[in-house]
Amino acid sequence: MARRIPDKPTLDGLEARFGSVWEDNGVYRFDRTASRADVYAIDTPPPTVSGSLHVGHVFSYTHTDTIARYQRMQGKDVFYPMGWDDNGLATERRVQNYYGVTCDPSVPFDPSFTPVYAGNVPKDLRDRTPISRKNFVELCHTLTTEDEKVFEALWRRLGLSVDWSLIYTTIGRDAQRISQRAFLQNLSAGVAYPHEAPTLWDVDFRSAVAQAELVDKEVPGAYHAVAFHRTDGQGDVVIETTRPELLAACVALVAHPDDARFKPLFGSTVRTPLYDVEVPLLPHELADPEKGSGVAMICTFGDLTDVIWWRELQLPTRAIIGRDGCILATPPDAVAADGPYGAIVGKSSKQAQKIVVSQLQESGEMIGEARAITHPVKFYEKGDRPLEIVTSRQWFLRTVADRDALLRRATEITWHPSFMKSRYDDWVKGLNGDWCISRQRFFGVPFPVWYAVDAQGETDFDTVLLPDVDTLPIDPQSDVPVGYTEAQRGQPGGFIGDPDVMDTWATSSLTPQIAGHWGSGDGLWERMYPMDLRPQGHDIIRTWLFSTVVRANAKFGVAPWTNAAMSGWILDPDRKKMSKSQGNVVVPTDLLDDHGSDAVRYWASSARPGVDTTFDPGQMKIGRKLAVKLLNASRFALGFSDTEVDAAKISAPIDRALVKRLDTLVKEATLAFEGYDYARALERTESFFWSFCDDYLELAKGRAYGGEGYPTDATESAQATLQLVLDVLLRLFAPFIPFVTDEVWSWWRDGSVHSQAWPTATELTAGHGANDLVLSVAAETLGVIRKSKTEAKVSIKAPVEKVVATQRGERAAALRLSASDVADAGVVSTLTIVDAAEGGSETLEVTLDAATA
RNA sequence: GGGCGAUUGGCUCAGUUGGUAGAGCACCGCCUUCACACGGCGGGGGUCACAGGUUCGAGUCCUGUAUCGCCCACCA
Repeated sequence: MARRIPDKPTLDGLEARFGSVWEDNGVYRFDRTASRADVYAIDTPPPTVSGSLHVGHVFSYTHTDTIARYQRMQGKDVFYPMGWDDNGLATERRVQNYYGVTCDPSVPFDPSFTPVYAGNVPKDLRDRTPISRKNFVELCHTLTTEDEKVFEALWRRLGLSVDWSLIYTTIGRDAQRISQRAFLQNLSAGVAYPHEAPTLWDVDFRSAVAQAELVDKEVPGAYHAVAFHRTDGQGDVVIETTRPELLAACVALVAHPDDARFKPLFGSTVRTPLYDVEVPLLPHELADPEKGSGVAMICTFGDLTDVIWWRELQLPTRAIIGRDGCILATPPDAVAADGPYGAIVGKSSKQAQKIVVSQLQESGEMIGEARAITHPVKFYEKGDRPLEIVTSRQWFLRTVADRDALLRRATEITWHPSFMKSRYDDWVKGLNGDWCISRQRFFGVPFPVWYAVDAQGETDFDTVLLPDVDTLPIDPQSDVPVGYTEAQRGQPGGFIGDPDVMDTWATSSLTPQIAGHWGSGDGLWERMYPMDLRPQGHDIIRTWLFSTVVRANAKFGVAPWTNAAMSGWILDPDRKKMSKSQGNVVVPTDLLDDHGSDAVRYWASSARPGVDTTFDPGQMKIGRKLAVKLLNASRFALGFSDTEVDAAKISAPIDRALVKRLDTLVKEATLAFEGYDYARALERTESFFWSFCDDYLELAKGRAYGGEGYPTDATESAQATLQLVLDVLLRLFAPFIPFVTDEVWSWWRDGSVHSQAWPTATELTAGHGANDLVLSVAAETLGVIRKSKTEAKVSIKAPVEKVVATQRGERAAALRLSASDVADAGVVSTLTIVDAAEGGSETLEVTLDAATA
């Protein structure tokens, strides 16, 4: 094709232009007819649309995109979808704040409801308007749809090579159907089961939470020394507790089996202070003789250790905390309703603690004052108050019993970087309960389950009514089980729907199934599963990665992917993780405005896989510089001839030496990419490119122009080399800086650079057997000449009268092969090359022209 | 308490089987150069956290220590 090389190449407008060119030409379209062997499938992390995209997203998604582009150029049909995680609590909270509403399932649906506010809710608006569940869910859909448009625009601008026709959402019908289908299969396989058990519970959200969602927070507390009375009348046993308000829930005391102080007392009983309930003193290895007084009280339930003790020592249950976090109106059987308990009924834990402490002080059963401490307490990661443990009926997925298989799955995955595997292993080895997947929330995937209601109007949880798979997704709150009518809902002899929704990870753990249309019969699934790559942050190994492996193991008995690549975090210059709460967030669109997409991608691509990286605008400036340099160098390399020059014409020794180096570069970059080390591939390519510009271009310039004294074949050799090298370099750079490379490609080639084949050795045979020294000696010699001029404070173009190069054997020979290029580039009148004596020193004497020196 | 990383010039980082320390930024000097002033050329600057060990030779391998970060456990 005829070349169209701009006089003043520019980066301006490339993002918008190529964004639509790529879309219109379907450059990144997935070919659904490809066989599995030809497919490279990526399990893209669906970003949470209730938040905003930040620099960390730009960073890690760029990493994945470089891999996708490399694989595509290697001839793979790349399955690269995008998903939006719009399911779950995060969205509910955003909707509440954005519209100033709250979901109240008792409010009837209002078909004409329109929200008063939209993102402009007054700060002092305390009372959120209660609306029906259906209205609330509609608002969730409305807002996420808007948010998703913004996200897609940013990704397109960043140049992610995703196939946008493969979009999915985690609240969409497909995701619901697949979540429910997977659940029903897990249920029939015995992997999913309902269980009434002590469960971690957030009292504000009034929902169960999973082990993976826990965070520790340091909070102030206090040790209270409390006296229990021995039933043998031999005095008291003093325990120390941070939660005296749970005294009424006490079911035993416990000490270490080897603790001499308490050994004689094991098996005896004591009476609780205030409530006078008889409880045993028992041995258990988890009790720590060093802690407090060495003896602890077991309550149902103060913490997870209590649950272990309760289970292993087979203790009774005396629950006193309700789902709202307040003390239950009815005390446990052993505790008198009309005693001290009455004073704490309906109080929060905090309020109850104050009351109990003053009661204990009054009764004289508290020893001394409370001793203030700070200690770590478990919170739901999104919660504001400490978790309680309450007994409730929840759905679980089996994990603990599958521990060995889950560990084996991890060995089937190649981890990048490899040490990240130990985080997964540690987590799996430390599992202490099955995965609780039910949540008492609204905007999520409902459990596709109804229960029969017996003749007395009581729910019969043992009679589970399930839908037909073909009818999924269903909502048990509005859909009716087969054989019943809506009128029977909640009626004696009728049915009732399971009120819970699934944990967001119960859906996210199925991203391969959702993206791959599992169970749809459209043939996609068989072409992409198990997938090739899961890219994600290392902070969600215990959640997303783990849960995805659980689902794959349960249903398919395989690892869901062959590779897992962990990206690091972005740190601000003070080495803190960048986050909204730190107030140090940089808005990605500003970044792209300021530096351009290629420059930002360059910064991201420069970071080693899995390494936390400092946010560094300076690195983006370098990326910008690289892109501009590529434009100008390309303009130069393509400017000599309007026609394609045959690579077979590459004959000059220095040209062949350059091609040989390029061959080495291609091998290194390919090897690096095969090991998922995009950063190394970029670094090597970039390093080659700069020396190509600084040395080779200068050396070959005169010859390429076809100046006097150059034979035609020498000039053609230079022109052919420039074109070949540019052709290969554009392809090597394409995964990193897709806009500028495609711009240059469009000047002289048809199609997109992103549809081209990754370079191989077979294109670079001109370099075979070339003498590397020719290029390196020439560059060194030119360097010495330049230095002489710099020291003489003259222009780089100043003429040189003569250069006498005394070099040893091979180097002298190499220099002779590039003498005219060196003389031309250095503006040297006479270049004399002398063979140094055996063992003699090598010198370079530069004599500047008398007129300039 | 257990595990995993990191520690290299002022800053941000490379350094793949052990072979005389590298880049960019910043700094200094020079050059309006016919691809590029969003430029080019050149220069100064590091006892590779510390202490031992293996080796002819260690930034690189081994042991230990310190500091920083992350994950997990503990939570009376």
